[in-house]
Amino acid sequence: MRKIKEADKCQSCPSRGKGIFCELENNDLDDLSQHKVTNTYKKGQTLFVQGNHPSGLYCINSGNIKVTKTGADGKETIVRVAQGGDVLGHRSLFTNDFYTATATALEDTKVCFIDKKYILKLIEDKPSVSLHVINKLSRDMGAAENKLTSLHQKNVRERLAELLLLLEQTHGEDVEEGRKLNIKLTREEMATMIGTANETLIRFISEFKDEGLIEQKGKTIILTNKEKLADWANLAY
Amino acid sequence: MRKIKEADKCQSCPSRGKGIFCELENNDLDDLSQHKVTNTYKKGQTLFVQGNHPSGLYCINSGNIKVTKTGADGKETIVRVAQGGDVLGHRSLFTNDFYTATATALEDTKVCFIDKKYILKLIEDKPSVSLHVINKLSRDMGAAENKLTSLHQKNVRERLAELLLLLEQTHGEDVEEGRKLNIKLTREEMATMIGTANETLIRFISEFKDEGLIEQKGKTIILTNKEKLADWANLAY
DNA sequence: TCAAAAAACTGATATAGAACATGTTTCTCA
DNA sequence: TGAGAAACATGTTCTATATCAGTTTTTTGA
Repeated sequence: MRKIKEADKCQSCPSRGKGIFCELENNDLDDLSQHKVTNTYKKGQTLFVQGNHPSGLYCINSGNIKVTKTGADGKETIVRVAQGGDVLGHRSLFTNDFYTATATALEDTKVCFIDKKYILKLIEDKPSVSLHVINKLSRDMGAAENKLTSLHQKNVRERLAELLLLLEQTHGEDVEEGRKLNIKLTREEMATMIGTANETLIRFISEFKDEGLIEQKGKTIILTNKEKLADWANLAY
Repeated sequence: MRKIKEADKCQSCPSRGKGIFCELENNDLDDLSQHKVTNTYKKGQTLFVQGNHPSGLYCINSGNIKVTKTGADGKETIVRVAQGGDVLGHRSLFTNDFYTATATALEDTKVCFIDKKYILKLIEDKPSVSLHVINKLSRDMGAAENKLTSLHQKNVRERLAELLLLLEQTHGEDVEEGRKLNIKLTREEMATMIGTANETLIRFISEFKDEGLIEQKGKTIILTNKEKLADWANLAY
């Protein structure tokens, strides 16, 4: 039996409660710990690249990771941002396709890699795991369809307001002035999340700033008026 | 034991091999047949509406169904088209949310409705079913992310070429002139599938017609030059 | 710690495609 | 089967936003 560092055991994972393995018992987690390797990625490093062949599942311990798709002309689109507790590479695993996207660390990140065979067996044996995978996929699918609809029906200003509110939900943090977005994204990256040019995005960020809806501390954004922002986002429900 | 018409039994379903229940044994299918009701929907009728509370799973026997999302301003977007063998309403079932989209029959359709409790039990008990659900969700998710990327990175002409090729894959049929798209969609509906105005869509359809890439027989479209269309679609891989 | 590179920002210009208007063809059902 | 309604088609105008070009600020690593 392989010796695992205490800190690398699933039981010690800071994101344990949020992940797809949250309902597993201690001995199952011990077994899982035996079948994974823990890696750290520095900001900018890629976990996997579009077109590669998948060989297992990535489970994020801590840190944010962007998932991007590159088009024929080399243009990048961020399709989602994964955080602690999220899994990556599951889709290609189950469809047996090559990776359809690239995963890149937005900051220093700790990620566990679980062998393909083992994870497939786990899903067959543990209904709780497969239900959590289904749940996770369902939510991601919902988010993707929402983005699709936004991209089609809303203008850039509305989409930016929506993005800020979404980031607040997943990465928001209370500070004096309001809610701080605790995620490191360049303006360029934010632009590719809502399908616009970075110059356009910057212009609307300035507008929101002028109108007192947000504040900037360096590059990080603080939402100072969520209600008004929600108005502008023109949310359906 | 309820008496089920032979034609309504799962074993007689024309889409049986394609669905998530394809690996179930005969006695399991008999049991499943007991827990479902078969309905027919006329063109234009809705199976469920955005905002409603889900109570079970829809499994399409035959016919095409559009899944639309309506924005705050009432604008419609078709997020996907489901056909025989596909399931609908699964997402909201597993996330316990209200329906986030509306399902409307594009033509006369036969659909089975399976009770929520029963389907959840089935997924826990039969790994093959849950694996197929995961697989289905993974594919849908991939398709959604592709659409997202297209909408961001491609112009209308490219997106239209891509749409025609996608419809050919799912609804194509050999005819003398080439590949006929065997699905009834108005130009308006096609436009909302690629996020454009119907006037714009019609213009590019005319262009493709003038350039000899497609032909029209009434409203149905026939692809006469798939290769050139694929060139124009500017596909990544 | 400072020079080079990257990112952020601002302004000017160009354009894809939305929106509007209007005519024509094709359904549909009374 | 024929009148009204949808859907289709095309020409014209207008605008949101991409693109280009340049300046300032921040970050990085030698």
